[in-house]
Amino acid sequence: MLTKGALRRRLPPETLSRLPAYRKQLSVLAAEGTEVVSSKELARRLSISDAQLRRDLSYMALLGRRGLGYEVETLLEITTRGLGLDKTWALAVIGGGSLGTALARYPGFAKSNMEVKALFDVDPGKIGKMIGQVPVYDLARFPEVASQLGLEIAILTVPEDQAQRAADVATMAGLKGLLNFTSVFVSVPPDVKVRSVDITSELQQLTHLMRFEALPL
Amino acid sequence: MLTKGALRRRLPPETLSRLPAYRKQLSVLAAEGTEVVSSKELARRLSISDAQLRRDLSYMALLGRRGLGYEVETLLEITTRGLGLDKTWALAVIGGGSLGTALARYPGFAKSNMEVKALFDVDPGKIGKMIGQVPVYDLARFPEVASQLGLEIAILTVPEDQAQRAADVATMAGLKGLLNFTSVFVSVPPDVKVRSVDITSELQQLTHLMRFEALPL
DNA sequence: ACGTGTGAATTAGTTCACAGCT
DNA sequence: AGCTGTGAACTAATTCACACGT
Repeated sequence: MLTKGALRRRLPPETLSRLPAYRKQLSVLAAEGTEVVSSKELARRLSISDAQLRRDLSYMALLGRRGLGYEVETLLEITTRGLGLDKTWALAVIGGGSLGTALARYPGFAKSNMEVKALFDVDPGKIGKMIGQVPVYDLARFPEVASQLGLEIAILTVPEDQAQRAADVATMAGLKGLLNFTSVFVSVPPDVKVRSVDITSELQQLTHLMRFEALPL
Repeated sequence: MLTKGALRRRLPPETLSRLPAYRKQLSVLAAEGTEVVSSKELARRLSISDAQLRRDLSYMALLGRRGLGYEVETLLEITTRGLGLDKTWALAVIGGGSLGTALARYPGFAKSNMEVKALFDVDPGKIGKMIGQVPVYDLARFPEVASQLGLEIAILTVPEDQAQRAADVATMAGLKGLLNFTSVFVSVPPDVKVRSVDITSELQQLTHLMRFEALPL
């Protein structure tokens, strides 16, 4: 029985993609005052199978008690640590268009222990202003500001033809994580992790499903 | 040899998730004036293997010519139709917060043959105004406006506790597709398709990778 | 009896490697 | 020779089903 140790292996990608939902549901259970939950009940709330949930949890450690279930508090801690959320992460938004502005104001980051500390743009009309609580800096000052504020993750919301340049600026300044909202592929050194959110791609997949989901197989 | 027929089967989900990138790269090739491309060259530009690309394309039809390659124009047509983009889709944004506002102004939709026709909110201070080219309506008028404007897809950018209600309003009005930007699971009738974009979840997966990617396996 | 943790079986996705067409 | 399309092999993910601890 391992319990509560740090992760010893990385999680399979499909498991990782479900982990944020697990953590979220566990917060709900904790807020409701539930102390113990079975894989069956938690899986029901997540609309997945109990077997899948147990398999996913087993990648992290031996966490439950046979015959009883899982302790909500323990599971919440483990998933929080598994997602790296046991510290606050300092975010930068690069690109002060409407999407970048919206993200600078986005209230959802707090729950994930994330904080937007700075926004960068090249437009002199924006530099020096505040967007909500977030100061806007000249992109040319990225390296300096990044080290001052301890920036760790950059969110890219620049026009497509600026995406690679913005990624380069961020990685050159030592940031190791990018969340890319542009629909271009950015290349980065191997120790830098990128995840992409491509709104257009999601909508195109949706229109495929709307038109063809009735087909066989 | 089938060529150019409509899709006869739905695409495997993993293949579908890559299709928007294929189409995008094909547009680039077409714009460059390239008439024929090999799986090897197209795969290189997409950073995937040529075997995977050929396998994916084979789900759509027999599209290439042995010894030569694929005709760019044909492939572009097939992927466009495969994604359902051979018509313009009418979008509604529900929720006039900063994210909804940003999406109403988002210029990227045009390339995908999508157009935001209306934004809905419950705030009387916003109703009746314009956001860019997009008129803001009272959410109570959704059914009426939806049939007037022929709305087909709703983008949900409401607060979490309003997400299910917004989804209900959209599906009751006959819309068959939802793009959910909230981090709550919305349930819909089986003929309605939902895709979710969960910014928080993506960031959490990123922080996991940043912290644990160095581990074994 | 309850419910986890996990081998075994199954299903899905990817890569290999080559027959066959140009 | 060049390159597609696809069986066969392989790898990953999911589900089944049950031994075992509480």
